[in-house]
Amino acid sequence: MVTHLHQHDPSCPGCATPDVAFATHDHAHCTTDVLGRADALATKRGVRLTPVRRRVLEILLERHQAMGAYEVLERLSSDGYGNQPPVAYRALEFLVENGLVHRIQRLNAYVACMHPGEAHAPAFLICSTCNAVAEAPADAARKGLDGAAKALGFKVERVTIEALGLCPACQAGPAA
Amino acid sequence: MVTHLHQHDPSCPGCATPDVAFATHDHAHCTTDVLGRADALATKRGVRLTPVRRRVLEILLERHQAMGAYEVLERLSSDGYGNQPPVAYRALEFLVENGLVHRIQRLNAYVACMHPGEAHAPAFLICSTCNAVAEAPADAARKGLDGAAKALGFKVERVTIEALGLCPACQAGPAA
DNA sequence: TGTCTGTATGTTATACCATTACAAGTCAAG
DNA sequence: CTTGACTTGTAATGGTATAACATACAGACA
Repeated sequence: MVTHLHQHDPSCPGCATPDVAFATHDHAHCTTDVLGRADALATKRGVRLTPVRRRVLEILLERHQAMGAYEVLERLSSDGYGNQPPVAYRALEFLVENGLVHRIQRLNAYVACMHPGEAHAPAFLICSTCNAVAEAPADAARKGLDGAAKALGFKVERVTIEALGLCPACQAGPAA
Repeated sequence: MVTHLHQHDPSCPGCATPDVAFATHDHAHCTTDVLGRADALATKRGVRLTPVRRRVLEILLERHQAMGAYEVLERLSSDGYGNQPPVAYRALEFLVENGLVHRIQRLNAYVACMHPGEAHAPAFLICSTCNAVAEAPADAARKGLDGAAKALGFKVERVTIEALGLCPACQAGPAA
């Protein structure tokens, strides 16, 4: 069993909790669960999770880290898919639009969403040592921002909240 | 007098208030004030606000909008400075490090800080119509994020909070 | 004053990130 | 079996950022 970083929620030994990335967990379960939910979502919405798209999601699911589009592309082309940037960018765009992947602005990179289907607009916690990315609930932060924006008469449409710092493991002892 | 976007604070007809970008104001005052404070800051810290660096700050101060590095570079080179990317990037890096310029992740672009010297870690409000960028107090939002991060054992070092939306003027009637 | 040293700038080349435009294939509805 | 919408392949290009190295300049100090 591949153990990765995961959390304390007793009901889920693998996934579906806010901080999957930062605690040891059954990563295989984690992956198949998300993939299954992605299939279900696509069917429900009448969009097609085609082989390329599904493969990109799988690739991103291998690690709780953000990957650049070209890194994804390399993997794709070694799997026999096209090797031009649009192949990767189109799949990523589809996945982002459908809430299956998040884009990390700070890194110009992409990470699989751990809670597809659940309406959410998370904040991202990016470990500057091991590069793990976790999703954190951002309701409180958003609320604070909304207040400030309202005071200035600004109408918020989309928000990006990203924190750079150290994950629990790397605080203890920086990863190799 | 160049009037731009500015705000309601009665004590300052030009600058030094959180939402300078979104209200009509005496922009010349705004510029010279920040530039003066930048000089003072550099002296105080023993760093050099050299001609290139100062010029980059001036260029960014011309508008309350984010500018790309290459746009800055063009202006620089037409002023007789070097015309290779590192010239612009180095100056921008210096200004960012010294809190005189902020980088807007979402736009891969840079904007002059309106409150240099004041310790602050603002959120940015980016108008998707007119591209104006305002700094908003982010204390509340940060507090919310800190809570979420703490719950996951994540140690926050730097935070990016950026909102895309509509500034007051563009809500009324989209700019030309 | 002259030399040394650290910092800043100039310049070349290249890496990395992303999109436009168009051609060709796939699939399901009619 | 053809149409039309969508998806993928491919070439070319545009936009953002940095590495590496050479040169110039400013201040410390003999």
